[in-house]
Amino acid sequence: MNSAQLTNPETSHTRCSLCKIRSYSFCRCLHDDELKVFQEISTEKKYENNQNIFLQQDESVNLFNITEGNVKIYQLLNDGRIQIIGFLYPGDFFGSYKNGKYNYSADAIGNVRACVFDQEKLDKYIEKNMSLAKELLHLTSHELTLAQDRISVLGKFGVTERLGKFIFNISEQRKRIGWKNNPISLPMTRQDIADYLGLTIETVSREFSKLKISNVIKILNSKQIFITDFEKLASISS
Amino acid sequence: MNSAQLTNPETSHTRCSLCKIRSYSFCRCLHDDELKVFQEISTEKKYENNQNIFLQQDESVNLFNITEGNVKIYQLLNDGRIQIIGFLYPGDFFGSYKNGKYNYSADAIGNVRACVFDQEKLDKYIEKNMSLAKELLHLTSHELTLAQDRISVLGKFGVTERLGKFIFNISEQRKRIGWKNNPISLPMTRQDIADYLGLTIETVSREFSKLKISNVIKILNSKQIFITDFEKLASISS
DNA sequence: TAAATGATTTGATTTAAATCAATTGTAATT
DNA sequence: AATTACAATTGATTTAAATCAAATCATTTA
Repeated sequence: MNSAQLTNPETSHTRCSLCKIRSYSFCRCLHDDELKVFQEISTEKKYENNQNIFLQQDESVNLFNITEGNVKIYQLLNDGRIQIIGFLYPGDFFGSYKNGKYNYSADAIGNVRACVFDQEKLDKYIEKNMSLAKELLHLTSHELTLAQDRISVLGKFGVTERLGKFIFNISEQRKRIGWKNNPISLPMTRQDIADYLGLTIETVSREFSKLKISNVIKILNSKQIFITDFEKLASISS
Repeated sequence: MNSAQLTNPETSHTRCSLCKIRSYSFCRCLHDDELKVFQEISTEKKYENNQNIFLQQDESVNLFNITEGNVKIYQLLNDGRIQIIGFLYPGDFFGSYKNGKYNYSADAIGNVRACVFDQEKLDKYIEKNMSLAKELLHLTSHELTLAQDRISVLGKFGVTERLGKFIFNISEQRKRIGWKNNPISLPMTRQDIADYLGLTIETVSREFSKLKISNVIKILNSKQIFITDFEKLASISS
């Protein structure tokens, strides 16, 4: 379950120019004439459901950009507790931009495709391309604000607010990448949601039921929910 | 309490070259011959205890680098709850590297001096200095890993682990900037510590007492603690 | 020095969420 | 279709931390 496949090299010379999520990715700052050189420094890899992409203790040699599917990044505490740091979607960039180890592990949720960059090669490319360097700075800076917002959620929010904000945020994220934002699919399991929100699976399940009973959402099936009352959802989410 | 004073302009032409914390700051990547131009794009300001530096809802026009003292950055939820995102120390950089609003408010803890940059000017300077751009990218990337670690603390740690790790981290931070790491001063109040760790002041106080009783620390006074057993402290901190 | 104010600690009680336990639902396999 | 395995829900009980309450300690002011 651990060897990723390379996609057909024949098609790869136009990979970047045909890429559907480029306008949501860090590489959107590149001009069309820069793409040919740029796409040489990455290869697209495929991962299947639950396949590990890297472990926290691995040497951080690669950086990734999701072109298809979902990824969870998580930290494993020494006694087996898991904290999911984030769920990542098409257009999201991950890995660590430093030497040494990664700061988290990453697994595919469902089928995933990602552009894989060698850190050193990307670093050399950036050296010659200030707009890409700036784009990465802004991107990382933005991710930092998201992480800081999550600190407030985990430090101060109650369970109802946590799940409310989680659903609300996913809906917003779907809009942002141009997908329909209602109903929304939840590709991750209830356990994943619990490990993301710092809760237990039972508590998450009970909160879903409460949202259903109070007519904020409809649960079409466990991975597909319809938001009936956006306003109420927003107010619940603090 | 809201107007910061400028320091004497006569002395400012050598400010950067005399700066004692430059080797711990993002500006360490600049060569001596670049400093003269660089220091033109910032001014040093002073703040006193509890003085606000900026509010979350302010337009984010400035970026800051602490040269002396401590700063807390925090988010205020609509119902008055506070989450302290971080305590910052000499050499630390803050503000938000984007247009729009800040992502948090910032207050001085005790007397503070900070270099204040205009975002646009700094941005223009970076444009011509790739090493500074890269330094900022690495810095922001590192801050992101710290924020991610804090997500795990707030999502999965119990109270004993939280306070243990807090004390341990401060001790490490003091070593890093070349100060004595034992005993350590805690410039913030118990309430601040509680708001940082996602706990109440009573719980924090009780945990301090427990650490004292189990001979891990000695409380010299409420803001000065001596670590008696580093090994135990490290093991408590997970 | 005494009074007053604010910060911190300690104790008693409550509560939100975890844990323990069982059931129901759903998808895969034979 | 029956069996198995896994995911999700619901209920009963426990518990860790919050809340409520009071006492102690430290610092400033009169």
